[in-house]
Amino acid sequence: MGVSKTHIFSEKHNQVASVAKVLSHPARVAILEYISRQEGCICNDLVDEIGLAQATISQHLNEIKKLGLIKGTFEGKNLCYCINQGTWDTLQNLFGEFFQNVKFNCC
Amino acid sequence: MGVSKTHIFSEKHNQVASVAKVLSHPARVAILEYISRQEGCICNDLVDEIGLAQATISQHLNEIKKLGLIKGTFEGKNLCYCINQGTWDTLQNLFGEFFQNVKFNCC
DNA sequence: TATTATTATCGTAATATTGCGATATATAAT
DNA sequence: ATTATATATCGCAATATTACGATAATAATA
Repeated sequence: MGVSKTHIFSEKHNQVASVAKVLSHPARVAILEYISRQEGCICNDLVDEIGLAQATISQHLNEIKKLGLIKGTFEGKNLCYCINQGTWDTLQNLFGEFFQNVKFNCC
Repeated sequence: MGVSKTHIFSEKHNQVASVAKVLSHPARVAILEYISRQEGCICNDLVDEIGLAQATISQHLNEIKKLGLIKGTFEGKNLCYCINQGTWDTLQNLFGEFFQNVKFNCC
């Protein structure tokens, strides 16, 4: 066993879970915040800033990228990662909705 | 290897990650939504509604409970799980802040 | 083209999560 | 007290995640 049964859940629930999964590691939260604080950002900065190996940072970046929360563009020699505002807004809404829709009608 | 290095991250980043972790499985998202939709709620309903084994639902409930997002009170024979509004509001703010604070000053 | 610096991928070890059957515990009703 | 029902815990197997060193790929520059 041990296989997540994603197929038995609704699209919406899986979506919320996917976003949450990306945010469920402090390194990725820290990376997103750091990128958003900078004018431009290269991966090597992150290695220094976060304190994990370069390979590990790259893996985390990849998971964030798969969700579409960041995009990389080359600026001269360096790859510049930036927040993807469109996706960010969408996912912010998705979460906002989820939190908002809960009712407290019990106990 | 394989040990998450939570100690190298800030309190805030670890907090956001912990909340996200609980929401990172569709079953838990579905459970929270279902509980919030009901007047009162017993675990057996969840087993039918979600479609996972009773033991598995119980485990998921426990993880949500550890975060303080739900609380259980007995109503006669049944244990009634409800959203813990205080914690819910706090965590909603934590997330709202995180999403809000990101700036798009690049690319 | 060769060199250097940056980023991605591969392989692997350690640990964590998911899921379930079996079983224990708890509460209500008989 | 016994029984029935609801929920929690235990133990295990399958899978996923995390981390890192080594190495490959990419791009600017000499």
